Amino acid sequence: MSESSLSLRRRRAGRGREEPRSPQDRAAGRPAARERPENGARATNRQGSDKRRRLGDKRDRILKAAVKVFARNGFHATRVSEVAKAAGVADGTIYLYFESKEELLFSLFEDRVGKLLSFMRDELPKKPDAPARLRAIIDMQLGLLEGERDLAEVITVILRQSTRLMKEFAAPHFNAYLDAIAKIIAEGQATGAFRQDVSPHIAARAIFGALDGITLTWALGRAEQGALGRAAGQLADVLLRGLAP
Amino acid sequence: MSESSLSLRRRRAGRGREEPRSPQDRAAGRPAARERPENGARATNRQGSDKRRRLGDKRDRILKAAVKVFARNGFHATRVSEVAKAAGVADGTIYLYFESKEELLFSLFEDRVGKLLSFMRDELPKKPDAPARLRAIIDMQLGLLEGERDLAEVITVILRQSTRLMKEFAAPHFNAYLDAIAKIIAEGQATGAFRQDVSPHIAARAIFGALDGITLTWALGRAEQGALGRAAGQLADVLLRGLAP
DNA sequence: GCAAACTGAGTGAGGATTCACTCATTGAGT
DNA sequence: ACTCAATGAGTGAATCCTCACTCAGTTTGC
Repeated sequence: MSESSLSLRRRRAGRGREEPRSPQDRAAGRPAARERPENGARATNRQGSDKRRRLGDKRDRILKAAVKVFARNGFHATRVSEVAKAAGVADGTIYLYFESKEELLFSLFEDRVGKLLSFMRDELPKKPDAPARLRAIIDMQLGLLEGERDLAEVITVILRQSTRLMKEFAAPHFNAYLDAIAKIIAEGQATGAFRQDVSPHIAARAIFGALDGITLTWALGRAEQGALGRAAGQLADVLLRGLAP
Repeated sequence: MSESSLSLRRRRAGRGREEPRSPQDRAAGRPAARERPENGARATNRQGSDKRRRLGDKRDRILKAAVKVFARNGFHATRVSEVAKAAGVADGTIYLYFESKEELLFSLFEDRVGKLLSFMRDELPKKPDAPARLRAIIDMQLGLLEGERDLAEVITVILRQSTRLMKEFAAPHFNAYLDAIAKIIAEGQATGAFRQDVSPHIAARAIFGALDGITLTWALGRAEQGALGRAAGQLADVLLRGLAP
């Protein structure tokens, strides 16, 4: 059924639309564009912002939906169409905001983990000494994930499902984080707060791993409220005592 | 070796093919049943056995190749044909020994982790008290992987790439392992060797996570010889001190 | 010469991505 | 104020490519 095959300018012959869709079904079907209560933060913006907001809004909805769906099904088992459905947009819309399914996971990670890291950069310097900082890191990492089970699952499990993401993108952040912890340990050793006979790097990896392991089992398990907070306290107690000179 | 109890028999693995297979089900006739090398009593290795050995050898060659390729590319990015090529066999041959790509990962896991678990079951009871047992677990887990970087990567990273494998198969072993650690902690608390104010479960998760984290960064990083052994000693020192009453 | 083991080109399911098309908005022209 | 062309976000069915898996045929072992 050729239809109007004069439009072969594209690489591939046009998708043949057999029937001229009913002109009306669309309007009724998806008024999606309009709506969204949205934060009143943008109060001062005038009408022009409507479109702008709507636009930014979609991206956010897609990200939120992606966290949920990825957490439930894993990265590979998740169909882009599922994310689209969960976000209330069309499949194609996702590609207006993200290059690919992988880049979606990528953005998710950057978006959320970026927040965690910058928060940490802001808060840590306020702590007086190495032990306090170490405790703060533990509290932060576990505290921020408490109540965000989906996100926790994405970070601990899903992230590792994309080898490329893991190796190309996450590794640097990951190492930066490890280095930050190692630096705290080294600092503590310099001031005599921590024992000298452990490698800061090894300790950092072990601490990170412990946090990750606790988060993982919490996320995969029943994820009781408060459990992470309790765990954080205990872990910090044991570690600080173990690291004491 | 493994294979003894492939409890989770999976039929349709990857691409679901609905087609009503022929009456003669594969399971029965599968030559795969053909035992593995069972090499050991290979004393009288004469010429005739050359082929024979090659034959039994295949399964093992495939497993070894799979560890390597999975570690390099990840589970999903690995093509079955790559594994076949690395093993020096045809694509189809893999299906004589394994039901599906997933079952290949599955077998890999069972094969290797089975060793760790049984070793543990044999060795742990020989240790006198809880602290010694805890140290033994740490030494074992890290010691087993030292020098087996690919395997380490498969266990720590790749395993999590198959959501199903993770949930259906690994979880039980995983929990059994955690419980074993938790039991040691509880034991130590009962005998007064460990402080009372930490939850054995949380401690177990943290310890496992620490081991996992060390292994992970070691595997993804430069994987220096001896590093894991050193790490094991330090981790044990810190933990035992931290857990002391 | 037969069966078991092996091979590898071919099959087809599946799913990410594309792109021709819709239509609410915008704003220029009258 | 009122067309009406232009715009481009949004849509989703169609496309096309990638593999996991199959099986007809070949080789090897006895």
